[in-house]
Amino acid sequence: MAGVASSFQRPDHDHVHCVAEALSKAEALCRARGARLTPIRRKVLELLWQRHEPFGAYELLKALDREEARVMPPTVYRALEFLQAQGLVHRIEVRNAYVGCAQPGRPHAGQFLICKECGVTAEIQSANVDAALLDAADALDFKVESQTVEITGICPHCRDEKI
Amino acid sequence: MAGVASSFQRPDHDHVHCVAEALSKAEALCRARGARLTPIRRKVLELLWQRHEPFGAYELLKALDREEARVMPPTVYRALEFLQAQGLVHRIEVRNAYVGCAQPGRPHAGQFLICKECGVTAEIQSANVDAALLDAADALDFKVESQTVEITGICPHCRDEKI
DNA sequence: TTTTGCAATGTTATATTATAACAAAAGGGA
DNA sequence: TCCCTTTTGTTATAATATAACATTGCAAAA
Repeated sequence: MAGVASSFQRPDHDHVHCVAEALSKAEALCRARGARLTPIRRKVLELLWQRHEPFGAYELLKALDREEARVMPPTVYRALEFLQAQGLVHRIEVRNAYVGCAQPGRPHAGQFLICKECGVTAEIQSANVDAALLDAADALDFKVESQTVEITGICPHCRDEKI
Repeated sequence: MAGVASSFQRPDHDHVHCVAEALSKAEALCRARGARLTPIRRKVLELLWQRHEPFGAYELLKALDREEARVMPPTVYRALEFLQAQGLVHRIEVRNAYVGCAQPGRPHAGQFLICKECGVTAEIQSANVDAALLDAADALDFKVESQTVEITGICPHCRDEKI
């Protein structure tokens, strides 16, 4: 085992801190890159961080509507596109939904553990998984460009609850 | 490296044989299980096998229209649902599309190498990838139920062409 | 300071993917 | 044959995503 960088937070963790830290990291990164974290983009990122469960695009849309002027789909999709390009957000393919990136800064394809009970999604980065994938691809002479690794199951908290 | 069970076929491989074998395996499996491989289901499976690139549901719909009476979306989605339940077809999440399963018979979540140039998709089953994923999940006390592993990149044939 | 150009957002419309709900038909065993 | 269950047909609509073009606004060049 190597390189697990995020984990399932306890339900009572300091979530305000999560959000604040994610936003300040994002601001720093964008500033450093000359990328513009505009109000809409910032708001979308903030919403995504308000829970550890992926948000669908239209769910974000509704949430934005409640807070701001009426927002149309392209606005949300553009914000998501920007945030993904900056490595601040990942798309969860099996859910058609989006989560804040737990380790922004360096480009990476996330690996995700998704709880089918509560929806909470943990981003991991296992060097072993990476290595195994590269090996397998290599064996077929396949040149890897990006990976989608999404594991569905039961998170520790939901399992505890079921006992 | 262990357990790679499919690979990128040469463009000139005996494709008729691919299709015939997949269909006869499917028939045998369904017969053994008392599952009904009806004409529509069989046709969908056959279409999927007619190439090694995933088919979108509406693409299947068009293909069916050309051959049979007019077919509606639920018909295709039901056939796909059945075929997936029987382990004869996999869904490729990053494409919203479907491919025939290279190793039907035992239940498994496929691992896929998807060529971004030609779309050809190879199903693999790397024991190392499985083990690494289980390890990583275990470390977070996460109980795995299913996996989605989709690697995008360049297949050997497309890479050769580019030289 | 004004201009200009590009990046971001607004707006309308529509494409693409997927499912709900109910009706009809077809197959298979009592 | 009858009945029950599975499968398919049909209509409508939900959910996700993007195209295309107009407008705004920021920021650097002139």
